[in-house]
Amino acid sequence: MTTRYQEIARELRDGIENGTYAPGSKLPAIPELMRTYDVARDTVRDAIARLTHEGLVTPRRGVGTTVRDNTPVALGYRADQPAATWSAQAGEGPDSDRIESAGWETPDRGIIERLELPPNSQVVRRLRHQSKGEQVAQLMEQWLPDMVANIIEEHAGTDLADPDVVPSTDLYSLMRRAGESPSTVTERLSTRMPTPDEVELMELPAGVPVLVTYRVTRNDASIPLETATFVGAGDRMSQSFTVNLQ
Amino acid sequence: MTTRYQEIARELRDGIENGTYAPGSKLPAIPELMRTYDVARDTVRDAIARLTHEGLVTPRRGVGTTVRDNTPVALGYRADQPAATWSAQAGEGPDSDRIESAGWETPDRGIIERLELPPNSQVVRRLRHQSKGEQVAQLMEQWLPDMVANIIEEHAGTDLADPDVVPSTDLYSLMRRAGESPSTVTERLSTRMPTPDEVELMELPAGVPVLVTYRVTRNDASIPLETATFVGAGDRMSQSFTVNLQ
DNA sequence: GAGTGGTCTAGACCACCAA
DNA sequence: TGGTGGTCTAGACCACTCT
Repeated sequence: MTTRYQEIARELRDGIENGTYAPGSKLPAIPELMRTYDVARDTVRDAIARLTHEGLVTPRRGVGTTVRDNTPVALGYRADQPAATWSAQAGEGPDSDRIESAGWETPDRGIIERLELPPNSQVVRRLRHQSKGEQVAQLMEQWLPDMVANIIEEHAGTDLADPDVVPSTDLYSLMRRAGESPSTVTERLSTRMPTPDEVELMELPAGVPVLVTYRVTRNDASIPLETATFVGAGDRMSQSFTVNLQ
Repeated sequence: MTTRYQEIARELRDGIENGTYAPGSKLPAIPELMRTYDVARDTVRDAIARLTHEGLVTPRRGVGTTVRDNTPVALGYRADQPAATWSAQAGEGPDSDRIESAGWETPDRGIIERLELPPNSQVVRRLRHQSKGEQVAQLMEQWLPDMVANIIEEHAGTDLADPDVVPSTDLYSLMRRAGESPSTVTERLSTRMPTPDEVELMELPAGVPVLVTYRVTRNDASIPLETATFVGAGDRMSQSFTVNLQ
């Protein structure tokens, strides 16, 4: 059952996402939305409250409801000494890791930039759901340049674009066997409120944010071999890093 | 101006925090709260909506409003190879780092555990506000065992318990000069909705979660030298880690 | 002053759950 | 079946911002 205010929220959200309401611009005023949708004031306010808690808009008295710009400013962690070690945590992984889909795609600009590929390149995209217990705790979306996917198929015989193929070993080992050894991994962690899709997939209660991780794996020549986006449920996820100082 | 529903939300929140409403138990039903506070139904619902978006309670039709248990399950990152490098990001630090307070304290159990100290130990606690531009982007709370603070004062002449003392160099250099070299740093990152205090301090818009980092620094013998908690505004923060694989 | 969103009311009907 | 929260109305008054 989809209710009136949810419908209004959805239409406004679509308008924000497709650019009808650009960041910095304003939504129509409450009285206007009341006329447009022929509903009472509180119904409109419920819709706007929903968008507000999703982090999309900021209503201000006497001004209007402004569409937010959600580009976070980086504020990196400062290490005193760079040389360090990163250790895997034992017994903390997901207890189920399901490949939801896999195949060839022409990715959007963001992925092209992360992989430093020319426009319209083909890549392998893999979508995974990692669960802890009954619930999905983390969504993983992964992209590999065609060159990398192809040499892995040639040298290791694993077709990563086939969702039914379960790799015999982890991706980094496959890369090494194919002669493209991963050398550095960069991860950037941030947080935000979940999208309605993520709420549904991970069964997120209201008011639970997600932990978002962007990863880029590179070889010796600093050429990207893989990139991935992790979206983890904030109420059942944390990530840890251990660093050895010299 | 504090409104009626904010007042009700505050009283209920206090009840949750002081244990009157334990995790798993239920808040009084809406009709009862209407009688208790002599307000209309929607006023009570506004109060509950607020707690909901703060991640404290989960209302369910036909059941009641349940107090949530907010202990996240760990799901650590799995590295394929442990040995790695962690590089500082250039030009990404805060442009202002103010020591808000500093002094000796008897910390709560959580800090005692993180520092592996006997109960009732004295520690130096330092509170910092790190800003990016006009706004506070991250709160940092730091604790040092008395042993560590004392030897730093002896060997480096820096009294870390004095809020007006600006250290001549970074903490890890001071530790090395005092003969207690930091050897490993472990960080655990998670996310949640901000508390009302954090909303005020960092001027957080509604619907913005915070990125929480727990850090423990240890020496060669794996004895904790320092621990810190970072709370970063989710709309203006991210943290990055770079790892060199062997 | 005109327009914006914020709070609150009194009442209604609905969807869901447990006994 | 009775109690729970979820949605919605029509109207009122208030606080705030802009011009």
